Formats: sequence, structure tokens, C-alpha cells
Amino acid sequence: MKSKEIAHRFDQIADVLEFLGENQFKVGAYRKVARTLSDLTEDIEVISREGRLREIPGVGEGIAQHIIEYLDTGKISKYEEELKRVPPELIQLMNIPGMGPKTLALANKTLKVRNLADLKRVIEDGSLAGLPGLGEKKVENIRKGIARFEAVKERIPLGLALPLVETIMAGLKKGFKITMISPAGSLRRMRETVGDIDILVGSSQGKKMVEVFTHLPMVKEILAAGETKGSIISDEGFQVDLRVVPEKAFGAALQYFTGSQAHNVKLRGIAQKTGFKVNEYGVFRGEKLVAGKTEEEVYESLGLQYMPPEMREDRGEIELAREGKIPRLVEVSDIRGDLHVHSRHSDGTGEIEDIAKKAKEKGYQWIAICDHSKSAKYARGLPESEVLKVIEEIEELNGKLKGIRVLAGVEVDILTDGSLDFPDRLLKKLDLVVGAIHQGFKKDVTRRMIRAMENPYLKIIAHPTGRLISSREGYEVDIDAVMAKAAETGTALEINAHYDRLDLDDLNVMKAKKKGVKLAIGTDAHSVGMLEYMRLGVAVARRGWLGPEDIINTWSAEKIKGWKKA
DNA sequence: GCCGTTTTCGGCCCGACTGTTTTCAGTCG
Ligand SMILES: Nc1nc2c(ncn2[C@H]2C[C@H](O)[C@@H](COP(=O)(O)OP(=O)(O)OP(=O)(O)O)O2)c(=O)[nH]1
Ligand SMILES: [Mg+2]
Ligand SMILES: [Mg+2]
Ligand SMILES: [Zn+2]
Repeated sequence: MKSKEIAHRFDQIADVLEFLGENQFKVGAYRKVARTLSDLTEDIEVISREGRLREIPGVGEGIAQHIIEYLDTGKISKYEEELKRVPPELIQLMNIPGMGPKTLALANKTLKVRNLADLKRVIEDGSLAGLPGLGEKKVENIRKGIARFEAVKERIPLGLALPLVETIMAGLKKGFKITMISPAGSLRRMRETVGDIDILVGSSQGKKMVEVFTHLPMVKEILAAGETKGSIISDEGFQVDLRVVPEKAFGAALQYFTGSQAHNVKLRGIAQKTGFKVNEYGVFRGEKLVAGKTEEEVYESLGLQYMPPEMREDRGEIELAREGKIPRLVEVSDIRGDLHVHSRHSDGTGEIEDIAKKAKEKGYQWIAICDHSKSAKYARGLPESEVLKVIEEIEELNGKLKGIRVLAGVEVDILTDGSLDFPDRLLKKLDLVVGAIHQGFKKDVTRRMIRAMENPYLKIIAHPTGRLISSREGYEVDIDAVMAKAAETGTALEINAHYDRLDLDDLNVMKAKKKGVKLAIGTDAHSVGMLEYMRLGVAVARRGWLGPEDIINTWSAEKIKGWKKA
């Protein structure tokens, strides 16, 4: 994870250079390489050792040297002086909406603004408004920006943003007749969290559309309201951006507004080199419009294969599209069952029968009930005798229910010594054994997981990193070693689909696939309604470029019961 | 600072909104 550290360092350098008025493209070069490094699925130290740093896009002579130096000493000497001279309290003021590098540099130079308190002072005493290029309104805008900056709003988990966007789109449709509308941005790309909610509308009535938008009941603050776009802050504190373009440009605009930014920049760069211009209104050759109605058209006009939004992160997808090698990604309709569901027998709320009926309704062929094991006291884990009763209940249900097969499983605790919470003689009676760490997050996690995977009955490791998006870093675990053992033993690693877990995440999924590890999506549902999180798990899989063959949820019930047997 | 199916030098995505501007800079998406 050294690459994340280096990425952070380069981002800091970019900020400082920008503040100091350095060349924009140099600043951009540092930002670009920072993003690439944080998306890396290979160990940067290995890449460096093997002399392959320059193969990373955006890494040239200078940056390669910086990386080598950082890996060696933890410093980048060339910028030590600048980083000291421009302290973080000053740089962080650029995160205030409306406050960019130019304004900050000016305030710093002429008014000696060095931190937030200084900035507030020059706002109050009127001196900021007196600066060239500034005025009452701009300063008022910055004042509001500070309020939002201090509210430190977190990014919204995707699972919560998806229902929100539906509500907002319904509100827009109620206020105005709309035929073309779509979520866009990181939400459409199904990133695990979203910074704001982006919505695109195709309409010739941009101004009116924006009007309707900025007058929705949820609007707390209007950030901008123009002819083609509007931006608001909702009563719950999140930002919503609306973009409106003519219907005939909907495809080009959807491509633009879906991003990612890095994907767009790369796409437009390629277009430019081949004599085209791409913007949100279309693909142009000179003055001539050559594409724009659909996204497919946009990509194809540039000689690129269409790709799903989940892939558009500039992680090599454009190169694949050029070669026509975009893979067929797994889809919700490929999923035959859910591999991790709790019932009321442990800490869930649903009856197994109701869960099974819902699973059938969702078009599944089977569903695995995996309640907690005896040591998981906080989660009402079951003693052995109770597990036997659940197995019987499931047998009976399977005799009764048509069109759905319930698998008797367990989510067995991996104990602090790496042994499992149930003996093999019980595990062998079950259709599916999922192992998970619920205690001792810093205690020898890697070795415990490895020992657990050596048990032939254990088929899946649940939430392998243990991170919680809202609140927790995760286990102290060498995930590469876990993946290696998973590949060796044929154990699957879970994509836990709960919106606050999504664990493994997209990059780890990508890495796991490269190492030959199978993935297993489990919703970890604790109620019937939570079975719907499957959509999020599939999204993570798609963002990890997985096909149906990489996911064991596409297997038959018989195969799920039978693999990795002793 | 990086990079090369037009270049080893001269480019680097492209546009909307706002405010202070008299023609555009700054910020953001
Ligand atoms: N061409 C181009 N498109 C951009 C740029 N910045 C943003 N976009 C497009 C792509 C983004 O996905 C889309 C929405 O912008 P956002 O700032 O909301 O980013 P995004 O939704 O991707 O991530 P987020 O989760 O909101 O931080 O607008 C840019 O600098 N150039
Ligand atoms: Mg966004
Ligand atoms: Mg946005
Ligand atoms: Zn669970």
C-alpha cells in the first residue's frame, strides 16, 4: 500500500505547486500520476525493483526518480522545502468551494492569510472584498463555502444514493414533462461512494428545466442556475448537479457527464490526435457533427468499442476498447443465488421460508442461509444443536417449496487461533460453509485466514478485509497472501454486498481475478429487503471487470454444494 | 512533468456559470 502513500504525496505536491503558480500541466502531471498510483493493483515496490516504473502511464524520468527516492527514504527531497514553506492549514483552504489557488495565493500574498481564522478575519473586516478581481458577491460566496467546508460532509454510500436519485428524478418529472433523463457521474459508474448526485436531462427547455430543479422542495441552497445546468445543496446537505442538453445530444452528454474525468480527458485526447473534437454536444470533425445521439455512436465514431459505465475509470479500458476487447461483464440476471443470508435464527429478522420465496421472486434458483456460529454471541450465534435443527427445517422446506432450493449454510467464526468455531463433523453436514473474522482484527489475521482456508469444508471467506466504508479501516491483513492461498486451495473470496462493506472492493476484485481467485457475492442480508443489495455486489464485480465465469453465484446449486471437497 | 500512427519540442479536454469585466479570469463540472 506504499503506492497510496506516494499518490497522496504527489497530490500534496500538485496542490503546493498550483498554489505557487506553477505551470498547470506540470500540476496536472502530478495529479494524473497520483490517481494512477492509487488505482494500481500491483505492488509498487515490486514494480520499482524490477525496473518497470516507466511503464506506468504518466511516470517519466523525474517522477520515477521521486518514487524510487520515496521508497528508499520516505522523502522527495526536491519538494521538501516547498512542502514546509506552504503548510497544510494553508493548502486545505483550497478545499473551500469558491476558493481556488489564485484567490488563495492573492489573499496569502497581500493579506497574509495563512489559515482559516485569518481568512475569516479578512472576510469580516472587508479587506478580502477590496482585492483586485474580488468583490462583495465573491466574498459572500466564499463565506457560504466556508460553512459547507466546515460541515465536512462525507461522500454518500452508493446504496443510499441510488434511492435518492430515484426520488429526485421523480420530482423533476412531476414538475416538467421529461422523456430523456438518466443518472450520471460516479453514481452511474456505481462507485462505492459518490461525492454528489449527477443527473442528465435531454430537453430543448434548459432554462425552464433548471428552474424546476432549483425550486424542488428539497433545495436548501442554490449554487448555480444557468441555461444548461444547475447545482443545489439539499436539505440533507448533499449536492445535486443537473445538466440539460438538447435531445439530439443526449448520448454525447451522457458520455461526458458519466465520466470519469480521467476517462473523458483520455478519450478527448485520443479524439483530438485523430482529428476529432469531443464535447457534451457531440463528436465533431471540423464543423461537422459525426455522432451524439447515443453513447454507442460516440465511442464507435472514434474507433472504440462501447463499454459499460462501471469500467470508465481510465484503468486501461480505453486501450481494451481500441482492440475491441471489452469483456462481457457479469449481470444481475446471471446471478442464480445469494451466498450469504441471515435468518431470524441468528441476528437476522426474516423467516427462512420468506427469504426463499423472495429469492424465487428474484429469479434465483437457490439461496444459502448462513447464520452465525456459537462464538458470535453479539450476533446471537447458534450452538451446534440449533444448527442441526435449522438443517432439518431447510430439508423440510425444500420438500415443500417449488422452484427454489434452500442451501443450509453457516457463517462460521474464524477464532483467534485460526480454527473454526464448529467441528468438521458438523461442517460436513452443511451445504455451504462461509468463514469470517469477527474478533481479533489485529491479531494474526493473515495466518488465521490461511489456516481456515486449509479446511476443505470452508468454501468462502466473507468480507476479507473487514473494512467499513463509514467507520473502520479493516483488519491488519496481508490481502495478497490471502488471495494467493485462496487461489491455491480453490477457496472463493466474498464480495460482501452490504453498502457499508463492499468488501472485497473493485480494485481488490480486479487483483483477485488476476491471481486466479474465484469471487462469491453475498448480500449479508439481515432482512428480506436487504436481498436487494445484490445489485451493489454485482456492481463491484463489474467494476472489477468480472465476467459470469469469475463469479460462483452463476453456478448451479449442485456445484455450489460440491466444490473443494475433501 | 510527460509524451510521440503528424512531433524529442510544443503541445497537454472542453465548456458552463459567476462576477467584475469592458473582453475575461477564476472556479468548477
Ligand atoms: N471533460 C471533462 N469532464 C469532466 C470534468 N470534470 C468532471 N467531468 C464530468 C465527468 C464526471 O463524472 C462528471 C460529474 O462530475 P463530478 O465532479 O460530479 O465527478 P464524479 O461524479 O465522477 O465523482 P464524484 O463522486 O461526484 O466525486 O462530469 C473535466 O474536467 N473534464
Ligand atoms: Mg458526481
Ligand atoms: Mg457533480
Ligand atoms: Zn454475515
